[in-house]
Order: sequence, then C-alpha cells, then structure tokens
Amino acid sequence: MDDWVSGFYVKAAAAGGIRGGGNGGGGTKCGEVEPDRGTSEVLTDLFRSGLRTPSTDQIQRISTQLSLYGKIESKNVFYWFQNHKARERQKRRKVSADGGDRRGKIIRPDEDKIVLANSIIDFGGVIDKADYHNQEEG
Amino acid sequence: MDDWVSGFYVKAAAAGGIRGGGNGGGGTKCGEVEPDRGTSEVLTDLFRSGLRTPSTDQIQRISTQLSLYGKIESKNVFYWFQNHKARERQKRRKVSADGGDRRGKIIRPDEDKIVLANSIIDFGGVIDKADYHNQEEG
DNA sequence: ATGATATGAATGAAGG
DNA sequence: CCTTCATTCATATCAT
Repeated sequence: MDDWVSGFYVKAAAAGGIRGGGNGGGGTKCGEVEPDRGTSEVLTDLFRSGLRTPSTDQIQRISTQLSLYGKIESKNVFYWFQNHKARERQKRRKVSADGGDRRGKIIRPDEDKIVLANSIIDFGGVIDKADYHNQEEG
Repeated sequence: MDDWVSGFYVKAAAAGGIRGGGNGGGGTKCGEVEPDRGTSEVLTDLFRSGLRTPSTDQIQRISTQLSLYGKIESKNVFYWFQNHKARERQKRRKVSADGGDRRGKIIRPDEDKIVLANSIIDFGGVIDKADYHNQEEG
C-alpha cells in the first residue's frame, strides 16, 4: 500500500441501502421497493436517540426487526452504526479549510434529542445503557 | 440513496469540477482558461509524485492552495484522491484482460463472522464480546 | 436528443 | 476506534 497514512473525510447524510449488499453509496435501483426507507428511518431514529454502539443484544433485535423490510444481517447493522458514528465525527472534526470563501456551508446541527416515538424497535428500555459514554462535539 | 432524495442530491452533490462548480466530465475542456486547469494540474502532479492518500494536514494545505483558484474544500481534495486512486485501480483491473485470464475477481466470502479489533463478532449466531471495550472517543 | 465518458459524492464492507 | 477499498449514483460535458 501507499501508507502515506491518514487522510480522511466523509460526510454522512441520508442513510444508504444498508441491505444493498454490495451497493455502496448511490442508492437503490428504481425497481427496489421502499424497505430502505423504513430501514434508514429506524436506524437513524435509533442513532438520534443516542444509540451509538449497540450491544450484541441490541444488534440482534434491530436486525430482526429490520429483516422484516428485507434481507438484513446483524453485521449490516453493526457496520451501519460504526460508519455512521465515525462519519459524523469525522465530519465535525475536519470540516473544511477553505481560506477564501465559506458560503452557505451545510452545517447540520445535531439533534440529539432522546425522542424515540416512531421506532418500531420495541426494546425493553435499553437504548441508553450502551451509550453511556456518549459525547457531543459541542 | 433512494429516489426520495434525488432533489437533495442535486443540491448536495452538484457534481462537476472538483470544486463543486460545473464541469464534470470531458476531462476539463482543454483550451479554456479555467481555474480547474491549475487545480487539475496540481492534483495530478501530486498524484504522479506518488501521493495517493494525503494526510489531513496535506489535504488542508492542498485545499488552501487550490482555494486560490476558486472555491474548494478539503472534502473535495479528499474525494479527488479517493476517486483517482480507485479509478486507476479500476481501469487497471479491466486492462488486465491480456491473456484471457483475469484474477483478482472480487471475492466476497460470505462469512458470518468478522474480526473487529480484538473481538470476534459472530453474526451467524450471537456476537461474542461486541464492544466490551468501550473506549472514549474524545 | 441520445449515448458514452468522466468525475464528484456517498456509503457499505473490511482491514488494522 | 480509525483508515482504506470497492461499488454505485447523479450530473455535466463531449461525441454522434
């Protein structure tokens, strides 16, 4: 490898097709139904609720629920959280270094409100446990 | 993404020259005095110099230099290098058709088990010691 | 206008 | 957790 070490920056916006298998970013094919919407919705909702590193049990439950929308594996859920958290953090960390003009930079204020209402995931009230070390960028 | 975000894409992506301007393909119309000229030149030069994965510091510096030609962000530089390297590899992959045998085919072992850090997460059944080591990211 | 090509952008998956 | 690779989408320009 090159190993020039480091160099990273990614933006994490709307979720992609987590169950897309090889589908990286772009999106789903026009023929796909709309399970992604439910999937992304659930995951995003969970994330916003403060869940950052789901435990084994959580992942299992989530994947089980998501499987109803389509093919989904535990690892997909695991990866999703890992990536989402990482990208959000990286985005906040590096931002940009444009020393000329910074017009209309899209800054997304983190809404870390513990609001989990539409989530179909029926936990036994556990989401908080796995995220006790949650911290914000401030 | 799904189509439900197509509108969002137009604004967020606005694909084009590296600086999110307008020119997208065609390899930067040769013969027109655009800032891209310098931009592409610098990036290509750096790439040819051996720089494939610039570190954060490098990206910062490069973007700063390039900002003189026009609006550009670290994100753009990062993407440029990522894409350039990926494309080079991708093209090289196709060219490997000489001989009628092309190895390096994308192998995707459907293993329900992945190794993460020091823990082995078994997605096939139950995760073994998922994130027992909750380390602060701050 | 349509097709092909090129490039930026985004994310899933995997390695370390 | 951090870094990198691979794949795909969306769009712009060029070629027909």
